[in-house]
Amino acid sequence: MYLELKKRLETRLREVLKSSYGLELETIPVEIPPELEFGELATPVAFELARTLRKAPKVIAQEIVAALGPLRGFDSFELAGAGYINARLERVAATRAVAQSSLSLVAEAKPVAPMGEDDDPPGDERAHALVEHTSINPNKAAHIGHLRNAILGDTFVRLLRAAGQKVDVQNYIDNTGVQVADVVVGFLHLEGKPLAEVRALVEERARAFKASGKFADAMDYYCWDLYARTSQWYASGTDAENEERKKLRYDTLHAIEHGGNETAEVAELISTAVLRRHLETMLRLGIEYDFLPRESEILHLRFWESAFELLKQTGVLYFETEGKNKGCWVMTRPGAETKDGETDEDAKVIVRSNGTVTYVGKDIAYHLWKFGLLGRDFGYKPFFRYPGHTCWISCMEGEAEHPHFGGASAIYNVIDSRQSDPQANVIQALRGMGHAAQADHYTHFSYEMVALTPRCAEELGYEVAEEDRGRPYIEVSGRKGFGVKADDLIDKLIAATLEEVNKRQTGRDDAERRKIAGQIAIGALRYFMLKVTRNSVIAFDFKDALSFEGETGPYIQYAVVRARNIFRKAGTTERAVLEEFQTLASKHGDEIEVFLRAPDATDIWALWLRAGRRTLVLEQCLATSEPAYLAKHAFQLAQEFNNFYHRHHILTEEDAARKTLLLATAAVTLRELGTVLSWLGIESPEAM
RNA sequence: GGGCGAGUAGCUCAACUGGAUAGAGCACCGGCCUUCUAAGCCGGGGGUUGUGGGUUCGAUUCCCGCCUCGCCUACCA
Repeated sequence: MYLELKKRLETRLREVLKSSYGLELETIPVEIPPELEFGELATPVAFELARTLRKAPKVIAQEIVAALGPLRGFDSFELAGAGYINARLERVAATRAVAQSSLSLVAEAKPVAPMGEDDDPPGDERAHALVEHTSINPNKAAHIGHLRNAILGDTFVRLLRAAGQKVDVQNYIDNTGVQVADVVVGFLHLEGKPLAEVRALVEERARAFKASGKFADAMDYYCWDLYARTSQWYASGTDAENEERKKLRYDTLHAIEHGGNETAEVAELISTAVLRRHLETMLRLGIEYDFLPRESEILHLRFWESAFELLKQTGVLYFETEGKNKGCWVMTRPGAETKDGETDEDAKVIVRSNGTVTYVGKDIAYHLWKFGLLGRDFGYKPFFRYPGHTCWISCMEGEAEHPHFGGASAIYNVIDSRQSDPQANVIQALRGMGHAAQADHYTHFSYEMVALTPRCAEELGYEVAEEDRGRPYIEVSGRKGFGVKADDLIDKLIAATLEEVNKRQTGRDDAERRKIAGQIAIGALRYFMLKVTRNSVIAFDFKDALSFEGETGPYIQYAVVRARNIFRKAGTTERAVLEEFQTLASKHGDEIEVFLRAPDATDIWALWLRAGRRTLVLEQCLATSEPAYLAKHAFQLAQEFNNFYHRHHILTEEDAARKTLLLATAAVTLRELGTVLSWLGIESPEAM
């Protein structure tokens, strides 16, 4: 509702400025005033024009108000303050629009249409977006930092799909990196396990985990500890020993990269087992993927070779003959000033003097593939089965029949802010190669890390250095085994919510209670990660994460449950109520208008207005790649509903028309909240 | 040294990208369960938006200087 009216007012203002002053502004500022007494929409445009028109803002505003004329959906316009133009809406028309919009929502949040089944209608011309998130090194259990990444990414995917976009979800797997190598070193050299024993261990761990259901028994937890041990081992010997261990580390890495040997097979076994665990962990949060491109295929299918040719042809890469980078193929960094004849010492090395390619180089190749500009493709095979669809993984020679990935028109890389430099390099390369459109649609969806408060670190039994004790947060480190594992946190949340549910839902059986507790726990976790804007560091603390009061997921879920209870007790449905309301509003609009304008009904009017903001907020989230706005919106809607709930007792309302209005208010709230929560990946429990 | 981000209530964060009286939650104090679930509601205290200037009708937001903090900045991957 709000989005349409805002656009309509913008259009009209544009017309007025054109005809009255012959002016065309790039953007017309239209905003929602801070107080309802200022109306429902407002523009400070007169202030902006004061200088060019050499008139007082008040005079301009007055002229614009006079020129606006009647506008559908609007009741009146008025001059306010020093030159604001405030717009007041036709209230019945607005509520009818909101009710209609809510009616068109499916009662139960529909499952988000998955990609990857290749069931898209032919000739689907929608924007094709590719979101990459999670991308955990497959050498250890996922931790809270990875949760933030996956939750942000998954939520953004839901928002894009809600806006009608076609989206592929990718989870990039660096299965040949130094982190995997470290665990391989741990198995082969610290534990002295050859390939066969590692294979046996992987199978045994899978069995043990399946039997006990305890994550501590699973392979990723085992690797977590081994990774930390190995990292420590590299630095714990004599200088000569450490030198040797470092060599072992890189020899192992190179063997894995090369492939076709036992070391590489160990890496494959471990990384695949850990990856499977990551997918299971993320599925607990309702997070699914369509495709898992792996580093090993990017290497062996020689993506780089094609990219190298293209980079040389376009002159993005040049061969350095002087200075410290002599003998390397390098690229000018974004924003760097290059002077003719001078050696750019600050250039980014893409190909080393020994001929090997750096990480950024491989990343450029991969991103050319993402946009369909590389001229090579992966092999594909099914890897993981979700209830609704299949997740595919890259391989050398895959199935003949497979969905098509890559070739996107817009990409979003959910990667923490520390990687902004390499990301900028890739964008720079694309631009330099002449792919300006692609560079413009390349979004580094960056976010800050999740750290631990010093208190939390101590709770977990880690030693906190004196210098760290005064800091607001301490960075987690997989290398040190320092952090909160994702499954542990989820378990802890479920235990806490289950305790509450057991106290409250005495009439329900165990399975029902567990289901509800799980939904609340996940709601709490996802909201916890989403309520903060992307570029603020989350200082993690169990006290905050396990809080279910105030601005939390459960608070919002509770409002939904309360609203739903009203309909259950009343023996009706939102649909029936909303349809009844539409009929009433069309026949007795005047009566409703009187209700809505009553001084004691401002909270009701405000609630309808809030409910009508869904598409506006969605657009804002997409424009800024910031899901936090929607989280905030959900909370505010829930808050206003709780307020309304306490002020108006619906079921005992005696005036029939007024009761319909109150019920309809609850109905739109329920539908809007349910929908917005589903976009945030948060379920609405049956009871709480 | 250079680049990016941050500094707002005791704590954790917002502020519709330059708008009207800077808002929430937590914590604290005081009220509200015989009415649709108290994971809730109402009320209260709490602010020189790090700092000094500038731009203008108007600055938490933009520009410059300074002070703190974090992260990037290797021919490692």
